[in-house]
Amino acid sequence: MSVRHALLALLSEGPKYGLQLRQEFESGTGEVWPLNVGQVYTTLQRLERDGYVALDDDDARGRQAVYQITDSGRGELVEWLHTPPAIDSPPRDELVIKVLVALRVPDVDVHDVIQAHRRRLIESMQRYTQIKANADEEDVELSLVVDAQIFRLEGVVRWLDAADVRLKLSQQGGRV
Amino acid sequence: MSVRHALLALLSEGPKYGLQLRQEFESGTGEVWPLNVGQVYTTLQRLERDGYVALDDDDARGRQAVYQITDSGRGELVEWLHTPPAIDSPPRDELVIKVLVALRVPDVDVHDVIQAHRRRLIESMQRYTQIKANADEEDVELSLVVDAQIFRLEGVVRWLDAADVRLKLSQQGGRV
DNA sequence: ACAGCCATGTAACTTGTTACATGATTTT
DNA sequence: AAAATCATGTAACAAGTTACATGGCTGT
Repeated sequence: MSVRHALLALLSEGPKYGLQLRQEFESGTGEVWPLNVGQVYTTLQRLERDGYVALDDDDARGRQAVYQITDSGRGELVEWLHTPPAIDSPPRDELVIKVLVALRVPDVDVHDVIQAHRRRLIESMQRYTQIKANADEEDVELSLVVDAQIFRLEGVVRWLDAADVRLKLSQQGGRV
Repeated sequence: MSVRHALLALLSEGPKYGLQLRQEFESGTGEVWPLNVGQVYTTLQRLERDGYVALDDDDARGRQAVYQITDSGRGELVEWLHTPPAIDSPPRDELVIKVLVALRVPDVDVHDVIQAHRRRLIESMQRYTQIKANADEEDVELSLVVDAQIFRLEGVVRWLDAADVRLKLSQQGGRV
């Protein structure tokens, strides 16, 4: 539901066409969240199907298919902005499931799995720190996106460490 | 890709049938990540299509359709366990996109959006803390899952706070 | 003329998701 | 016999994703 609404938001600024939407979406976030052009067009079709955008023949120039947001689309956008992302049933976290699975599969050492992932996470954090260092400081969007990744990964690392400790304790203490 | 592999992992312990898989998946994680039964069956079909599991007629009793993991499935499972979750292109974070969108949409106050989401996040964290308090301390799976949520939400709150500060600064400083 | 980019579009696929249908067994 | 539960399954959809096809325009 993110790409849909992001495109909707861009269209709320005025009529735009496909490649332009892709370019504007990626400006700022492109290094972190690239967007396949094809997806812009499929998403636009679906937004049109749902009545949130419409083709704008007046502003069309040449081969550009220009879309504009509808009133319904504006309503949807505002509602989405104020709706908190799925609190009730959070998305299943793949890494968490991996650790739980590793706990159950006998051939696998949970500690190894945790440490392997931890190393990857640290590397990943360093890469984002690099991106931040190389970036224009006034590019607010990019720094927000990069910060989000860093904070997120930090949380994951903390969880991994806590999980590792807890699992060591329960392995020692559980069998005594 | 999480449900698929979780079911595969459960089947790696021995032949099992649909409802049993659902029940075992939800034991521990059920309060946080409920799993619709229907999804178990669709996922099993897809796993069978891909050759990772097969119907086990020997162990079938009555109406139970018992599945067993194949060698190919075991291979897939081990590989998945050691593959770090998508480092190169992290999933688009809906909340981050919301804040970026709020920045661009003129009618909306970013600060309001941020604070509204912050409040929800804090509530959500308290709910998880409650679940943890009420839970059996020895239920390792549940406490891991709940901890993961808490650490994750903590990271999000920290990011929101950092974003709020940065946006205030750039609003003040940017126009001077 | 040809290479390369701009621009749109589509077909095919993935996982996740749920509402619903169906029938067997057990309980009351 | 009716109600509840166990158990399987299916149809239909969403969003995301990508590889590929097509054609127009531009510069050499």
